[in-house]
Amino acid sequence: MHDILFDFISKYISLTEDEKNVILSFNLFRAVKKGTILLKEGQYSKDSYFVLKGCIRTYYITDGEEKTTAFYTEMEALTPPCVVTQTPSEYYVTCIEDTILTVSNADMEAEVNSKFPKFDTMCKMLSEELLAKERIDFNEFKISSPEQRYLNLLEKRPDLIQRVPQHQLASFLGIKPQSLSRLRGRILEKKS
Amino acid sequence: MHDILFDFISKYISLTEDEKNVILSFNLFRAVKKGTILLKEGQYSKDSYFVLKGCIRTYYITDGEEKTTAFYTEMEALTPPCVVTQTPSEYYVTCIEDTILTVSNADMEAEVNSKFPKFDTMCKMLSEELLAKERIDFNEFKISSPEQRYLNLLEKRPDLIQRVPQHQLASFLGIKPQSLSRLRGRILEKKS
DNA sequence: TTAACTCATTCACTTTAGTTAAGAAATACG
DNA sequence: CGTATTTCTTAACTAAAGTGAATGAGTTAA
Repeated sequence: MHDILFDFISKYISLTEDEKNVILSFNLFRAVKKGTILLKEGQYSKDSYFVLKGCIRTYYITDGEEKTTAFYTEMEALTPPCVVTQTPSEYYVTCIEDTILTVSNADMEAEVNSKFPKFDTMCKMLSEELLAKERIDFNEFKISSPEQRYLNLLEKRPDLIQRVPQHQLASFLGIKPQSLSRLRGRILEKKS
Repeated sequence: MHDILFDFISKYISLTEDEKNVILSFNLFRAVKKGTILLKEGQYSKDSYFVLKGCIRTYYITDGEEKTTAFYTEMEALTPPCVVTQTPSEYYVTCIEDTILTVSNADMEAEVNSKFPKFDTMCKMLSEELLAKERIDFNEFKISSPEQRYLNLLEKRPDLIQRVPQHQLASFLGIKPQSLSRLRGRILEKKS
């Protein structure tokens, strides 16, 4: 399990055995059951997550209705905005599968960085990369119709369509579950 | 003009006069005429932009049609994804007003960082903050209708609605210019 | 095992966005 | 200055998404 984390880190910086041990000393790994809520609306939090196995999901509740906005799966990291802004969270984070993840926080990050400053450099590279990716995803979302978004997802993240319930997928695509059903029917008709 | 940049930087780290001079030695400031294209589709680039005054805009061209996805105004920074991924750019960057900005690149960043490593720390903080902001914006976009998006923009970025042409604003909101016109008419009717 | 829920699909209907076209207003340019 | 071009608005029509309700499948819990 540790290897997955260190393989990931090695994409950015190289670590000595000593440095790896510093990181392991924090006991970051957690096994979390499906359905567990990691963060609730209104809560303050300092925790960042990195998914080793499984899937976590972020959602808002407006007018009593869940609105799913994102999924994070293997090798993906989430630092909820409330951690950065130090304000109460506007959304929920939950596990939609039994999940293994690391939970870290700013204090731990500061301590690691004081021991080997290249850790900050890795964080910089990672968040620049994630920002670029997020902006591309946002742009593609804006310039696409719901149908194009679905087809795009089918191509780029076919796993998500398998492992995620339809109604969560729908709101992730910015539409209602009924519209997703209909849209899929439309696509099937076109093919035939 | 320099003060705007240093005021911005001071939100993250404090700089000595010597350090400021290192940054100034790079001659980063550019005055750019309205309509100038800073980056074209297909180009490789290493340049990041920070807007001191004016407004820059990113857009795709698909089926011969411009699709505007973002605006960056005073005190906002853009590192195009192609800079991070080192691939040809998928979109254009242009100035929609006479604009004053700084143009920096990874080489310059590395040199500054070798002289005072806290520069990396600032970049980390900045991109973490921008990532959190981008994700919130994306989430809000997903859970809102075009009309809600427009009303939201009216509240949060009223300046954009004034300074940006309607047809660019429309695609920024994920709809066609005709739909934006109609939608605005609808809102006016409701008020009366 | 049955009863209660949740989830996905379908349908009819309403609302809104896309499309095409036309004209008015604003802007750019010779 | 007037002409050309671009931009914005309006309108009629089409296509797609939202809404509310019904159904059936699958799951959970008593």
